[in-house]
Amino acid sequence: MANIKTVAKHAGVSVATVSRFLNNKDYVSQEAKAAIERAIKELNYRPNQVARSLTTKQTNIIGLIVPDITNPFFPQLARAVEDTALSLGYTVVLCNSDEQEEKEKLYIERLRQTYVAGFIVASNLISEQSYLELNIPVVALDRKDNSQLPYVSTNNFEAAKLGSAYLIERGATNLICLSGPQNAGTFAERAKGFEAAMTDNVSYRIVEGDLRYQYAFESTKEALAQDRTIDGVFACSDYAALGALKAIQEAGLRVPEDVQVVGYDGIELGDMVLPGLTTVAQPVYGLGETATRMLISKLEDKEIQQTRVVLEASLCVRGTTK
Amino acid sequence: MANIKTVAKHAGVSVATVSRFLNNKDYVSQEAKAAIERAIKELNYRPNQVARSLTTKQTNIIGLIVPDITNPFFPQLARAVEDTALSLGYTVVLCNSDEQEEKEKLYIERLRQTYVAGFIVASNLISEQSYLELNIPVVALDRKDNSQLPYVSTNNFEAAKLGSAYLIERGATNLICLSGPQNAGTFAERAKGFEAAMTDNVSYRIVEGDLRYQYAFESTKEALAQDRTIDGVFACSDYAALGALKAIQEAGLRVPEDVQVVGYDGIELGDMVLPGLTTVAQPVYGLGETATRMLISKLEDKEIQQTRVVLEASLCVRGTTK
DNA sequence: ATGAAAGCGCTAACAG
DNA sequence: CTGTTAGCGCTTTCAT
Repeated sequence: MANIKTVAKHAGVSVATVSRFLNNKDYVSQEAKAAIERAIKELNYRPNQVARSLTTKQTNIIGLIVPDITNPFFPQLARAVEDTALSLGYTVVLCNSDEQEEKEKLYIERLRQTYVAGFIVASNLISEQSYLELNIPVVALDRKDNSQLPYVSTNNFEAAKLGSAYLIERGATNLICLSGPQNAGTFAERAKGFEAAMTDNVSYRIVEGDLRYQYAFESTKEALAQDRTIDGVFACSDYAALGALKAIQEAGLRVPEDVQVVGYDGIELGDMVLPGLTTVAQPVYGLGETATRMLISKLEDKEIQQTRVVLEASLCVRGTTK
Repeated sequence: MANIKTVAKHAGVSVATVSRFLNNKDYVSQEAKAAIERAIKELNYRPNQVARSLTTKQTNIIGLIVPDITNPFFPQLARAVEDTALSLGYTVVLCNSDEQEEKEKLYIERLRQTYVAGFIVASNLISEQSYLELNIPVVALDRKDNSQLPYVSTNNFEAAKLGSAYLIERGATNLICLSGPQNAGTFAERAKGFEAAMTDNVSYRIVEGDLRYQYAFESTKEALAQDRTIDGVFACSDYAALGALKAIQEAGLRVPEDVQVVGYDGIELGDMVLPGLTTVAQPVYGLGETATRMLISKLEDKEIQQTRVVLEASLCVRGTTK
C-alpha cells in the first residue's frame, strides 16, 4: 500500500503539500493539485487512518451504545445511525451493553483507547456524569429529558398520556402500566404520562421492573393471575407490549375484546404480529438520524448547536385496541 | 493519559523493557516486572492501541458483516459474536450491508484502512473471491457450504428436509417453499432439502426471491390468491415465516388448521408470536461463538485449524403445525 | 536481560 | 504557496 511519501515523490512535491491537499488546508496551487490527484489515482493511494489518528488524536469512529440489541427497537435505531454516519464519513461501532454496567464500561474504555470521536448513548446504565467526564462529545438518545447531555427524544410524557387515554376512551377501566426502572430512562416520564391520563372512574397500577420481553411476559402473567378483570395494558416499550400480549393470550383472554394493549416505540414488528399492536409510535429513523447529525455537528464544531431536540411521537392504532 | 515513556521513567527502566513486559516477549527480570507493574498501576496506564497498530499493522478489531440487521436472527448472532470477541480481547464492528453491495464494500474499505484484524461474513452479496483477495483472515458464517473460506453453518440440507417432511407428516399436501436467491447463500441448500422431502402424493412449488419480511408477506399473499388450497409453507428463514404467517392470517385462513407453517433459524421471536412458530432451530449462539473462536484462532496462529464446522439444527415444534 | 534508536504514516509548526 | 522537520506512542532490531 502506497503511503504519503511515495505520493509526494510521484507528484514531485513534499509530503506536507500532499497532506494539505488531503485535508483541504491552506492553499495548494492548481498544478500541485493536479499532480497529486494523478499520483493518488495511479498509486491507488488511501490515507492511513491509523497514522492520522495517532497524530491528531482523533478518529471518525462513533460509538453507539444500546442496552439490548435483541430488542428490535435498537436495530432499527442502529440502522438509522449507521446510515447517517456512513454517509457523512463516519463509522459506527455498535456497543451492546446487554444491560450490564461492566460491559458498557469495557466498551467505553476500549473505544477510548482508540480515540473514538464521540458517543451516542441510548442506554441508561451509566450516569451522565461518567459520560461528561469522558470529555468527548456525547449525545443522549431516547434517554431522560432532564439530561445535562445534549439529547434527542420524543415527548414521552405527552405521548404516553395520549396512548393511555386512548385505552380509557375505548372502554378500559382496570389498567396496568408496564414501566422500566424509575430511576433512569424515559420510562419514568412515560409512566407519569400514563398516570396523568387516568380518570376518576378507572383503577390502575404501575408495575415497575425490567422491560425486556421475558420480564414483561412474566409480570403480566402474574398481574393477570391476581386480577382477571384487568382490561387494559399500557407498556412503555413495544417489546414489553409483545410480552404482555403473549401472556394475555396464553391466559386464554382475547385481545382486544377482553384486554386491550398499547405499546410505545413503533417498531416494525408491531405490524407483524396478529392482532397488530396499537402503539405510540416514535419516529425511529428520525431519532437516530437527528442524534447522529447532532453529534457530528459537535465533532466538527459546526455553528448550529441545538442541543435538545424533542420529536413528536404519535398514536398508531392497530388491532390490540377496540 | 500516561504513555510508555513515563511508565519507563517511573519504573527506572527503558521503554523497550516496558514494551517487552506488555507483550510478554523475551525475558524481563523479576525486579523490572515488579517495578513496571507498580508504575502502570500508579499511573493508571493503558497502552495506546492506535500507536500499537501503526507499528504492528494489526488491530484487535473484527468486522462482522450482516445483510440485514432488522432481521432478528442477526442481532442474536451479533450478540454471540460480540460476547465471545469481547471476552477474548477483541472489539467487533457491526457492519450492516443492508443488502447493498456498495455499502458492504464501503465498510470493507474503511475497516481495511484501520488495519482490521479479520472479518466474519454472514452476508452473501460479495463473492468469496473478493474476500480472499483481502489477504486477511475471514470466516464465513451461515453462508454456502462449498465455500473456499473457512466456515461454520448448520446442516442446511438435512435440517430443511426434516422440517419439510414434518409438514407432510402432519398432513400437508400442497406446499410452497419460500426461498432466497438461489445463486448464493444457504437458501439453495435449504430449498433442495425441502424438495428432497417431497413425496409423490403431494404437490409443491418453490418461490424464489428476497427473504425479507415484506417480500415473504407479499409472495405468500400472492400464492394464496392464486391457490387457496395451499396447506403448508416452509420458509427458509423465520423472518420470512413471520411474513407468511401474517399473509395467511390476513387472508382469513387459520394456522395451523388450514395452513401449517415451518420456518428456519430458531429466533426468539418465533416463540413470541401466536401461534408460536414451528421451526428448524439453529444453535444461534453456538454459530456465532464458533465462528468467532475460529477467526481468533486464525488471527493468533493457533494450531487447531478446523476450518469447516457444521452444527446441527433441530426441529422445534410449536403452534404453527398440527 | 536491557537500552538506544529507527521507523510505522501522518500532521503541524516553522521557515521561507 | 511550499518544503523541512519534529513528533504522536509504540515495537523492534541491533548492540551491549
